[in-house]
Amino acid sequence: MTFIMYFFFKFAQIISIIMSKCEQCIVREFSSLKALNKEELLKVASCKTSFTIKKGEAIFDEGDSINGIYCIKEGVCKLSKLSANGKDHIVKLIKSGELLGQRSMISDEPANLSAVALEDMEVCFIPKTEIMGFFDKNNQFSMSVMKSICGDLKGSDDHMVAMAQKTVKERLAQTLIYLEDNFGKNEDGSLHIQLSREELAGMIGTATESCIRLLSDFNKLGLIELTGKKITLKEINKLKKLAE
Amino acid sequence: MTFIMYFFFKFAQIISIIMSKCEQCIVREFSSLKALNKEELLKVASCKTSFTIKKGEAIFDEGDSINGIYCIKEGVCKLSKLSANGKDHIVKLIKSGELLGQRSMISDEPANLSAVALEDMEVCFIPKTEIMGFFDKNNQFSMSVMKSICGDLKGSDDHMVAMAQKTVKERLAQTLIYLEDNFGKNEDGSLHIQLSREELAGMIGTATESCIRLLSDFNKLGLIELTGKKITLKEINKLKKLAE
DNA sequence: AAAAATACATGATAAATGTCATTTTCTTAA
DNA sequence: TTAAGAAAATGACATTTATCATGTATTTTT
Repeated sequence: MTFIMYFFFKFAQIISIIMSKCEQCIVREFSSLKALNKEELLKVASCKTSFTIKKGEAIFDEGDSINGIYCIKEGVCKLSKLSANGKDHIVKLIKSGELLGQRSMISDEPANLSAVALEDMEVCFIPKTEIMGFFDKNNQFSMSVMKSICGDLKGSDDHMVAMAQKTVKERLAQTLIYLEDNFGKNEDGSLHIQLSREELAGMIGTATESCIRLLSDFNKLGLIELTGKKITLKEINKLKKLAE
Repeated sequence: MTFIMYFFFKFAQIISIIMSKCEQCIVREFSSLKALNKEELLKVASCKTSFTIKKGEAIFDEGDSINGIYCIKEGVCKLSKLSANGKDHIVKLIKSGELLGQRSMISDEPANLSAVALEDMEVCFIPKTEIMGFFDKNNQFSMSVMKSICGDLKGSDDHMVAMAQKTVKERLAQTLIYLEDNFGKNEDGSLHIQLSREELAGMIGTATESCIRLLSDFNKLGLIELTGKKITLKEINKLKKLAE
């Protein structure tokens, strides 16, 4: 009996995701999709596919051909690239409201980065043909996408300079602040985003052990507090100074 | 008398640059401007301004407001960003045929990077209003600009991972190969682009002394040859292996 | 051409970071 | 619930890289 109930519930859930209307999706307001009019949104709703991604699963991998863009409805994922030395470097984190895959779609190239869920996610996929149509007809949309990519480019250039010129300690401090600013904290004050030490190391571009050691130093200095996997920023101003 | 001749010559030169027609400019074929039709090119020609930049001079500085895009007709410049520690990090080199300032113009933000000539240059400036008009009417042009920025973004992400994950030695080897591949060599086989050791260090993100030391090592290993300021790559395959 | 300034080079040393080994703690699956 | 596995933490040490000092070569200015 509970078995049947379970399937009924699951089925209803899936249907509700598939049927969800883009015009009513709050998340749309946060991306270039806000430039689409009602009619266009109806078109999107009718051709999009929606799905859930579990923590740890990939939305796409480096090298995959992506024939459209993903709109993140819920959850956070990492965009990473495997480097020659076998380490996974996290280039960026993406949260709900943001789009994924524009670069690859526009360049008509395989994905340059992998996208892997850091939490359970809800994601919609909009096929390329649809988007290309909007590029043709809706100039505001094109401009918005362009601006968003330009923002990514600026972010990437800045990030690159930070990687090249800052010490590991500075980068760690900077990253911790970035995580709190952009992904918030839990009720207990700890960072909402849960990254493993290895992932955090992959974000600041250092060895896992170095990352752990520095976290430990920050902890001893009272800048942060470590409780199991959880990290709580205690002295934000001092961290900011450390990050320069 | 030679005085008068000089001014006459200089004047003729300036006029020739100002009057030059974009439709006949070979360089246009290498950028998004190739997507413009004859009529549009005539419009560009009539509103553009042309000028020369001497080696070491800036086209624009980090923080400047740029109200248009620059088309590089001749010469190479560096795009760099001042980091917190006071070092100038070279993000990218730009050569003739490429455009400059799109990011800033599209985002409607001050320049994120400084552009400084590495050689004497000839540059044309096309005002924003004109470009925005093309965005509205010529979809191929918009797409081309978008693709070019997407290419920059990919390059920047890749560069960032290299900065974060590779050693200084690997980065130096990689950069030397990049310089030869993209900017060619002189008749004597030495790299055409002349960077000071400080600039090269700023490109790979290291201290000038470290850069000099590694060049010296490469020299002793026979991978390169140093003749005064000139650098000649001798063992490209070994360098490629070093770069991983 | 000489003097001054700048760029290049190198040694000595310190500091930062990576690697390997080991222990401890936490998580997961049987 | 326990055993096995994974993640985190720490120590010892090697390697890389930065910094400071100083000398040499090269360019620029006078």
